[in-house]
Amino acid sequence: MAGPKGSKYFDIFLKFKVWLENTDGESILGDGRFELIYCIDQLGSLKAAADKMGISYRKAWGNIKDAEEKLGFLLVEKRRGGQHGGSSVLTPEGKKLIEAYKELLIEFDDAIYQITKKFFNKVNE
Amino acid sequence: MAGPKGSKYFDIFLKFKVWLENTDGESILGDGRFELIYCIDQLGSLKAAADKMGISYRKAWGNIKDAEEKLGFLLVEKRRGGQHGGSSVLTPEGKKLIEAYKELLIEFDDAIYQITKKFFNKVNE
DNA sequence: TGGCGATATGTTTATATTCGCATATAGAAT
DNA sequence: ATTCTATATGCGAATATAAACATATCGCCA
Repeated sequence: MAGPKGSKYFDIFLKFKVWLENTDGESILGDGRFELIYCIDQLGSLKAAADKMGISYRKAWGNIKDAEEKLGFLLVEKRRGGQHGGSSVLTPEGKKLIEAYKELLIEFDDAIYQITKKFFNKVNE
Repeated sequence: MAGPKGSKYFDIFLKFKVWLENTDGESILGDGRFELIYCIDQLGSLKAAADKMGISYRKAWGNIKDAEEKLGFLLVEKRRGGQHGGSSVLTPEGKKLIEAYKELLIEFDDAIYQITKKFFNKVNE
C-alpha cells in the first residue's frame, strides 16, 4: 500500500496523488499520513505504527503533530506513562477521516481507470 | 494554470496531481513540464517559454531534456543558429501528448468534483 | 567575417527537506 | 523509589532539490 496510485500502459505509468491542504496551501494529509493513522488505529500505538511502516518514531510523531496543528483538531488521543509506556488511539474525528479517505481512494481508482484508458488511447492514435 | 488542481470545501481543499512515470519509478512529466511544452508550442522557442513561465532557460532546457531521455523520444524539434538564434517546435509526439493531457485534466476535474463532494459529506456526517 | 540571439551544458551555490541523535517526561507496576 | 516503555521535542547533520553562474556553439544576415 506504499507509493502513489496509478494505472499502467505498456512501459509508462500514469500516476496520481490526492491530499488535503489548508487555505495557506500547506499540505496536511496525504497517502503516507493516512496510512500512518490507519496503523495507529490497528496497533494502538504510535511507536508500533512507525515500526510497521519502517519510519522513525520521531518522524511519525512529527507528521501527526503537524497534521493536527494544520487541521485544528486532534486525530489521535495520546497517553504516556503506565505499565506499557503509553498508548495512542484515534479520536472520533480521526476515525471518520480515515474511513472517508478509504472510500475516496476506491472511487478514485475507478475513475482513474476510465480516464487513463482514454488518455493512452489518445496518445497512441 | 500554476499549482495542483483540486476541489474546495469550507477551508480545507482536496488536491490532486497526475504525472507520468517510467518503469523505474522516475517521474517523466507533470503539470509544470506539460505547461512548459504547451508554451513552447505557443511561442516557438524554449527561451520564450522559459521567460513566460518565470523560470531560467537552464531549468527549462534541463526539464525537456530529462523528459525526452526518459520517454525515449523527442518532444521538441530544436534548431540553433540563424538570424533569430534558433527555434523550437513540437514533434508530432509532443503535440499528441499535450493534447491528450489537456483532455485528461478536464476529465479529472469532473471526476474529482463528484468524488470530493462525497468525501466531505462523509467527513462531516 | 563579425555580431546577434537561442540552443547546449558543466559547475557551483543556495535553499529546503528529511534524518537521526540525544534527552526529557509521564505513570503503572513491582 | 526504581524500572520500563511510549510519548514528547530540540537540534545538528545529511540529502535532495532548485537556482545561479559561466561558457561554448551554431548559423543567418549585414
